[in-house]
Amino acid sequence: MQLLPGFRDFYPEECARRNYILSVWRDVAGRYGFVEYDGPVLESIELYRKKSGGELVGQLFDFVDKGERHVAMRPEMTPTLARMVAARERDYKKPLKWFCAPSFFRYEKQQRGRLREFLQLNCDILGEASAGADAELLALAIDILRGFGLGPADFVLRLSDRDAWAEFAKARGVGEDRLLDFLSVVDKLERASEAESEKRLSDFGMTLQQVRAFISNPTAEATKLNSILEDLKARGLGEYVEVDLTIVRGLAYYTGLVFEVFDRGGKERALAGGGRYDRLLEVMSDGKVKMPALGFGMGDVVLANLIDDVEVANQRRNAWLGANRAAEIFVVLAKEELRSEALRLVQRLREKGSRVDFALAPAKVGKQFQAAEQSGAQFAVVVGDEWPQLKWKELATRQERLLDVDEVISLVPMK
RNA sequence: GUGGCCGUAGCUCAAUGGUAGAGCUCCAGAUUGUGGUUCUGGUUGUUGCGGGUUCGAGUCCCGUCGGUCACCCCA
Repeated sequence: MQLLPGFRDFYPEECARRNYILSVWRDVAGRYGFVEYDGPVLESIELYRKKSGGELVGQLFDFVDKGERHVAMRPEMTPTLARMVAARERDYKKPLKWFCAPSFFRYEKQQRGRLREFLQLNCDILGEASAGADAELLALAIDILRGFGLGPADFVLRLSDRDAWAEFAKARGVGEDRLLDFLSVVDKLERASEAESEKRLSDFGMTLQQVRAFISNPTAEATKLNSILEDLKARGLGEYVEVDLTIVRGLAYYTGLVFEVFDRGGKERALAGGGRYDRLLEVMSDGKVKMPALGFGMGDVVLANLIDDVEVANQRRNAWLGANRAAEIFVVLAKEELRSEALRLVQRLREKGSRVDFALAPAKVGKQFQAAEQSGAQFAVVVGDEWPQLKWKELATRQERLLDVDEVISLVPMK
């Protein structure tokens, strides 16, 4: 049996690496006062149709269930979050700072940094319209990446402002209904040929030169970005951000700030992206709930690639993996007649909270030490001729000493 | 969705159209109470799958599935 395309098995080594990423995500989000939530993996396809156009529906992992409901595996969290918050926003004090880190699905051909099932951290602030919320969210994104040992030489946040573009377009006679089409031309500016961009912009009565001039000198219409930048500078995080108005992002629901995070090397796809979606809750609740909101998503696949590429990040991950090995203590049973005594010792050590492993079936002492090595244990305890004393051995230094059972028990917990 | 390249042992890869192999891993032994080295031995394959050409196909052709890269798109 083959794995379905774009899906992954997580053998223990891979699972440990995944758990490392999850633990840093949760740790840093917690430090920022974000609380974890979750929603269903499966949603009605209408949820995704409601908030954006047909393009997105083409990438959905969707099917008709046995009750003939047209459903989709969640491709992102924002619509679910908007639905949840719109339904019970009165239960929570504003602003809400929520995060989650579940699996998402999209039906696309896989390649580097893109799978059909992936983990994504989602952090959102709801009910706060001020630029302080924008800065707080960006600071969180930065500190999460710093939490992996990545620095200003490794990644950068590129900030842009859709409001600035909306004003720019409005001033040149582009109606609100055509704003998204205009933005998609801006989005493709770097990839499309000059002639092609020029032609598309002429449909909006603009020239490439006008648009480029705005991109290189956006000051007048992007004052909000400036206050966000000031906030981040005060936190000492100024070197992680730069303004780049070519970022507009594809999703229809973004309103003000939008941003993407890239590796400085330019090797990977975007590490994270997000922005403001001040009108989405209103749309989701049919006008009942009006609440400003913003958030970002950060996938595990690209992040893991970048950690692989950066030495410091690699070391930090290895340190974590080392501290989370299978066992701390390996009990070596050198004399099979003492198995009952050894089991009792194993049990006592485990009850004190230590990670303990041992050979389940009779095995040569050499084999047991080999197994001890492989388990990652720092210490071995030999139960044998010395009984009722034990041989306590530090595996790295090969130093041994004789101890009573109670002395061994008193050595744990190890940390 | 479109195109290029690639699918051989658990992994990394060999094999002019002519008997499917090596290294690593794993298991066992050397070593009946001491581990990362070393040495010896052993297990593992419908060569992704299905057709075709040929006396003969891992090798050539077609299809298909999967991987990978680029484009497309991006939550």
